[in-house]
Order: sequence, then structure tokens, then C-alpha cells
Amino acid sequence: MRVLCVAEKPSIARSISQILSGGRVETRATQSRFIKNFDFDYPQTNSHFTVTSVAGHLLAHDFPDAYRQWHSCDPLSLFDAPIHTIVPKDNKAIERNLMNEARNAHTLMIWTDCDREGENIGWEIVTVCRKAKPNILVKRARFSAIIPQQIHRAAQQPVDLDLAQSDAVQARIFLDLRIGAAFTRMQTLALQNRLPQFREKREVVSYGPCQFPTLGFVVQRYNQVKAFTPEDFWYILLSLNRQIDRKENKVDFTWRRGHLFEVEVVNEIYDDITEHPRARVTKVTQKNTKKWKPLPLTTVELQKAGSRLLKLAPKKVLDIAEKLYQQGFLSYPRTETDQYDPQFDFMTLIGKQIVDPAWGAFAGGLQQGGFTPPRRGKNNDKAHPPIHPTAHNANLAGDEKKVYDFIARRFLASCSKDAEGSETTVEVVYGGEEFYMTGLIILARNYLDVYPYDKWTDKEIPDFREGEEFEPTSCEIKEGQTTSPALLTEADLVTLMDKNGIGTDATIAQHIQTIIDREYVIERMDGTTKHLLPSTLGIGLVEGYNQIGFDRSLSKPQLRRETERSMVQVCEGTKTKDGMLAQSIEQYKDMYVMAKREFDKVIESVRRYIEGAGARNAGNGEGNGGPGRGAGGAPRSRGRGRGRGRGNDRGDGDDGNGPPPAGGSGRGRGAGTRASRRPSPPPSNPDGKPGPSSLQGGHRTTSDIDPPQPRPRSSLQETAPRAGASNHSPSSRLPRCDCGIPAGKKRVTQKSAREGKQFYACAQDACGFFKWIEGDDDEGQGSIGATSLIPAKRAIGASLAVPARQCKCKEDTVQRTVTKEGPNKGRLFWGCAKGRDEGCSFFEWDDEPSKTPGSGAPLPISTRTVSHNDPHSSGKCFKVSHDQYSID
DNA sequence: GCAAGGTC
Repeated sequence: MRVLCVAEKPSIARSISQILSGGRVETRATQSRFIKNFDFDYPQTNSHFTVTSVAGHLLAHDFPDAYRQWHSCDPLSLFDAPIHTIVPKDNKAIERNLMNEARNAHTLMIWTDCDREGENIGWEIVTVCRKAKPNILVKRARFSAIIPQQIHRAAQQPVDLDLAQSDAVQARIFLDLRIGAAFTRMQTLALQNRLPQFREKREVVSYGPCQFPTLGFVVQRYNQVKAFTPEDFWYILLSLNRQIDRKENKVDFTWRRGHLFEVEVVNEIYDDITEHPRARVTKVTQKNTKKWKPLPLTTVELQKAGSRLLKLAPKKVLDIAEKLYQQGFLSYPRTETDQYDPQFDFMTLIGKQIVDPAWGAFAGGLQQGGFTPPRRGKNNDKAHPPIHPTAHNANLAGDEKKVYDFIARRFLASCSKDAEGSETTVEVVYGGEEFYMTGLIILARNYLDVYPYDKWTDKEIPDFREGEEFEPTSCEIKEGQTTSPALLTEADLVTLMDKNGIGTDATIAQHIQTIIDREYVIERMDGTTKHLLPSTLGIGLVEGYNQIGFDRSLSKPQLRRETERSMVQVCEGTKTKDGMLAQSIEQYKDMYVMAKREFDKVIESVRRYIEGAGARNAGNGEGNGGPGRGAGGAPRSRGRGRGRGRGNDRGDGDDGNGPPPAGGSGRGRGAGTRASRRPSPPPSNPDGKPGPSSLQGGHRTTSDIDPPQPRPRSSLQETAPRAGASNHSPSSRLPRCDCGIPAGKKRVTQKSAREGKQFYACAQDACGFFKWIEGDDDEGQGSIGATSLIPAKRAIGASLAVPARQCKCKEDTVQRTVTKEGPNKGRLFWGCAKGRDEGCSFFEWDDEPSKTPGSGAPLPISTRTVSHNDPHSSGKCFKVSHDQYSID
């Protein structure tokens, strides 16, 4: 039996040929420069194999001539115009090769990547091959790593292509083409008609459903920076000189109140406490603490780490990983999965690393009892495992070595144990005010030994006894200033796009490049950090469109997210391709009509900005004070507002008596005995520990993050935000609770599907008011849990893994793994978040459909795939009526 | 002269 295997790219064709043939393979050239055909016998299935490939998508889609000329039709008609499917000129040689080879084959086996796009590329290959041999039997090989065991298994146990996934991609292709072409022509022509700058330049002002939200993030951050007003604050620092190991040391105690924004109040407190000669140690506590080992590695994490730790551009990191994957050293590098299969064979892969001079000994230690199963993240695309090394490579240098080393060390670290330490907290009362200090002793470095990218250092502190008293060496008032957020870096933007489902692992970096190429955004180096600054054109477009009252803004991510959701529904079979298209086209057509009718607003906005008059008011109510960085650069994801009355998750924020806070609200527990004062704690790290802040650092102020200065470049100028230029953030966006006071913004902290989602609640916990913050994730910045709400970008399944099962307590359930020895060990199940003792007895296997009505739990793929496993039912795969492709 | 998604 002759089997024609077609991979998604030439390198995969070569690799699988090597593996399946055991090296005894004949290579034939084709008319395509890139494509080779590989012939060999595969006795395991009594077959003769020919392996070839395409190079990504084989087909292209465009409008017929009558619509292709920009002036030949109203752009509106592009929403309904016919779309032709063709084999583009560059792919003709590939097409000819496929048809020639198909004629001689009994079976066509599709070896494209196991994701949505791969399924669609598979159908494109089928379409072309069937032109030459209509009744060819079609099978699908499923694999997610180029390792012999998987490749042989895929060859011997092929499955069927998934029409639903292909349809979802098809719908996306048509939709993107129609929307992109219609909006791009309309806005380009309108701007050229009305503004001379555009007539002269004659450059395309493109609109794309991914590029515009990407631009939106850059503009949003710019507005936040510009709207930022620094605020002075004051705090009290208590110091003591005391010996550690016979060496004199100055140790600082942190004020429990953090810092206050009223200098008079601080002065008053200060005067009070300095009347007292001595401070007293009220409590010395010691507890064991851990630093968690890293999660298994996803593509986006790899890109962010590459940017932050290895100083390589996201695109560069991905290119290197792709190459190492093709050479068999890494697993598939485009994955959203950060959890391993319970059956994953860690030991064999760890064993391959013991020869390494740098981390071989560590790997050996893991083999001899040091192994602990990796943590389980929340994401699973059900197509690929986390990125891990599949073979050892000792012959790398430069950037390739950096990337491989990182991935190998990350893998070994994730198989190791958390680092362990002992944390000591000393609490002190001085003149009625509380101060504290923490120290850390690392007891076991564990994973840190192989993972130098994480830092955790001892902080020695002197011995203190409960009840002891001392005379402070100094007690002084320090001053600081809140600082503006920074403009986005490329890594920040990658994070935002990923969280909001804009683009795919493979295209995110390209969308960023597109908005730079279009001059919507300008890259600017600030020291060694590259920041992204919107151009006047970029701001003008976004602000202009924002002034048109769309339900869902074109520059925000919801629309794209809806497209993604629809695609998942098509994959699930709960929506048809045509249904999705009709619905989406109608929606975008309405928006197009509205945009065209009110395009004057965009034109005026663009005119204002590029002529320089608009920069004054870019905030436009958007600025929400910006993520507060505190004076010491607290994590950007955390705070909003400018310090005063920031919401904080520790519940010890605003006392509720003063004027309503601007950027959020804390729940008052009062400010000790001085209820009229308004304490504001230092920013916290995500783990709830105090972040590095001015309270410890002393004098770090806003000058750390100076706002960027203008540097004109072209007629479409850069715009530079200045701190303190305008708006205090409006509190008007906050709803009021049933008590009539502004509601507090809070975040779900419970481990569940909604973890991280924000909601409003009564700021004083008085009336029980509750409301989800709609579009919480849209703001992106700091929407910790957003990922779990975003459907998978490429592979089917990720969104289906979102836990939506609800237990008898009407709470979201949590996923657990069977640990008890027995046939179910390692199997996943869902149970009550509160546990069986405190909660209910809810129990469902993860791999079985939920019995809870409307739970949205995953359907096994097999139940919705048209399945024809009988190898003799040649051609029956295509009994399903299928108008997907008719190639012109 | 348009998009986003593959890959070379």
C-alpha cells in the first residue's frame, strides 16, 4: 500500500522520514526549491511511504477583480462580495507535487501540526490531492513532539481530520479579510480625501482586528502615564544600630501604616512618639516559608523570559526555539500548556541531561530521589505539552545556547523542589505606633541551584526577644512621591495581547511590528529598555474611534475575543461556520455603517493630534490614574490610583471617613486609635508580602521612572506624556453600593475559574452589595485571571478546559488529581472547592462529560468528530457535504 | 494599496 504523508513544513517531513525509515530513505527533488520528497518502506504497516510537505497554508483567498480595485466598489460591499480561493503563484509547484504524488497513492496521511490551523491546512492539502485522486483515503497523524515513540505511534494509529476545527479557521479567514479590507479602504480613502498629509504620503492606514486592539493597549498606557499626577507622601522610619555576628549594623523598621499623604498628620504622630524614649519588642515570630519553583513553560512565558532574562526579542526567542525543535532538541515550542500529563515520562528526559557539565549532577540528583512532579498551571491546549528539552545538546553557542540552557534549566527546576526558608518578623511598638522588620534565612535552595534566573537572598537580622526594650538610634520623617507607570515594553504588550487573546503565540510579535511599520507606534530606547510610544496618528485614530459610540470599541479586545469564542463554538459543533459568519458579518457591517457615518470624528481627532493641538487632552477620561508604582516600583500589575486610597487586598486601606478614594477603596478597619487619619499601606507583591518600596528603600521617588520626552521624527509625530500634566482620575466610574458610598474594587482570591476577576463590593462591608466589573479583563493591565476566560488561540481544547462545573454549593469546583495508589492514580477529577468536609460531596471525573446542566464542561473531541475508522471505507470521510473549497 | 494565519 502506498501512503502519501504531507507535513506542514519541510523540516518536519525530513524529521519524520528519518525516524520512520530508520535512516534508509531516498530523497527526490521537486519543482519547489524548498520541498523534498522522501521515499522508504514502512514494514510496520506493510506500506511504502512517500513523505513530503507544504509550507504553511497552501491556499489564498481574495476578492474577484470587480472588487479588487479600491475605487471599483463601495467598501461596504466587501462584506458580501464573493471570495475566491486560489493556489497562489508561489505555491503552484507545491500543488503540482502533491497532485503527482497523490495519483500514485492509496492513502493520504496528514502530518500537519495538531492545532486548529493545522487541521485547516490539512483540509487544504486534501482539497488539492482530491483534484488528482478523488477517492484517496484520508487519515490524520497526531503528534506533538518529534520523538520516535510519538512519530511511530502517529503513523500506526492515525485518526481522522476534524472538519469542525477546519471550518472555524475558514470562518476566521473570511471574516478577517472582509473586515480588514472594508475598514482599511474606508478609513484610508476618507483620510486622504480630507487631510492633505495623507494625500501626499499615500500610505495605507490599515485596520485589522488584531492590530487595532494592539494599538489600543499602547495608547491606553500612554494615557495613563500622561494622566498621572505625582503625589507627595511621608512616613516614619525607625532605625537601630545593633550587632550581627559582632559586626555593627543599622537595621530599619517599617512603619505599619505605610505612608500617609498628609504631612501634618505625620508630623503630629511623629511629635507624639518621639516623646517616648524607648521602643518595645511586642512579638518575634518565626515561620517556614517557601519560594515556589517555576511552572512548566509555555510559549508566551518563554518569550517574556527571553525578553526579560536573556535580553532577546520575543520573535528571536521563538525563532531559535523553532529551530531547536526542528532539530529534535525541544518539544513543540508553540504551546499554551503549563501542566504535564500525569503519565508524562519525566525520568527518561531527565536522564538525557545528566551528561551536561553544568547541570548534569543536578539532573542525577533528581533521578536519585530529588524528583517532585512539576506544579500544574491552569492552561492546557490539549495539543502540546509544556516546552521541554527532548535531547541534550552540547554543541550550541551564543543566543541558541542561551535559549536552550534556559529551557533545560527551567525543566529541571520544575521537576525539583521548592526552595525553603525561615522568615522572622520582629514587631515593635514605639510611642503607640507599630513598626516591623522581617529577615530571611534560606534553609534549602533546591530548585534555585539549577535555576539562576530566580533570586532569593538571605536577609540577616539581629536577635530580638519579645518584651525587650531599646532606645532607637534614629527616628525620622522621610518623604517620597508616587511615581507614574512606565510606558509599555514589548514584553508588557506580549503579556497584554496574550491575556486578551489578541493574535497567536506565533503572530503576536508580528502584530507589534505591523503597528510600528504603519507608524501608529514608535519604539524608543530609554536606557537599555525599549518602550512603545503611540504616534500622533495612532492616538488620533484610537481617540477618534472612541468618540463614536460603539457598543464594543474597535480598539479594545472584546470583539476579537468574541471571534475566538465563536470559533470555539464552531469547533465544539454548537455553531455552524455559516451561522458564525452571518452573525459576525452583520455585526461588523453595522459597525462599519456607523463608523462611516461618524467618520468626521476620527478625521477631526487625527487632524488635532497630527497638527499638535490634541496632545493636551489625550486622557479624555480614559486615564484612571494608572497603575500605581508606588515610590519604589511596586509590581505594575497591582495597584491602581496614585497611592491615596488605593484599593488594597489586605483590607487595611482607607478608613472610610474621609472623602471617597479616587482609584478604588479599601475596607476600613480604622487607623488604630487615630480614626481621622488616612493610612495608605505600601504596595504589595502578588504574594501579599510588602513590595520593595520607599518605606524600605528610603528615598526612591518618581525620578526613577521619568516620563518620556518628545523626540519628533516625522510628520506623524511622537507624543510624549508628561507627569502632572492633567487629570486626576475620575471617581465617577465607580458605582455606588446600597449605602450610597462608592463601592470598593476587589478581586476574587479564591482558587476557582473566576480567580483574579474583579468585582465591586460595599467598601465598608456593610450592605452586601456585589457586582462583577464588566470588561474587567479589557483593561488588561493586571487582570490576573483573564487567561482562563480567553478561548484557545490555536488548538482546540484550551477553553474547553476552563472549569465551569458548579458543585452543590453553587460554587465553581476545583480540579484535583487522584494520588491514592490504584487504577485511577493520576486521573483528574473535580470537587467542591471547600473540600468534602466543609463543602459538599460533588465529584466528577475530568475526562467524563459533566452531568451538571449547563456546566459548559468539555465534550470529548471524539463525540463531535465525524469518525470513520474503517481503513477500507475509502472516500467515506467526505460524505459530509462540504462546500469549503472550490478552487478557481 | 486591505487581514490574520501558516512558513521559507
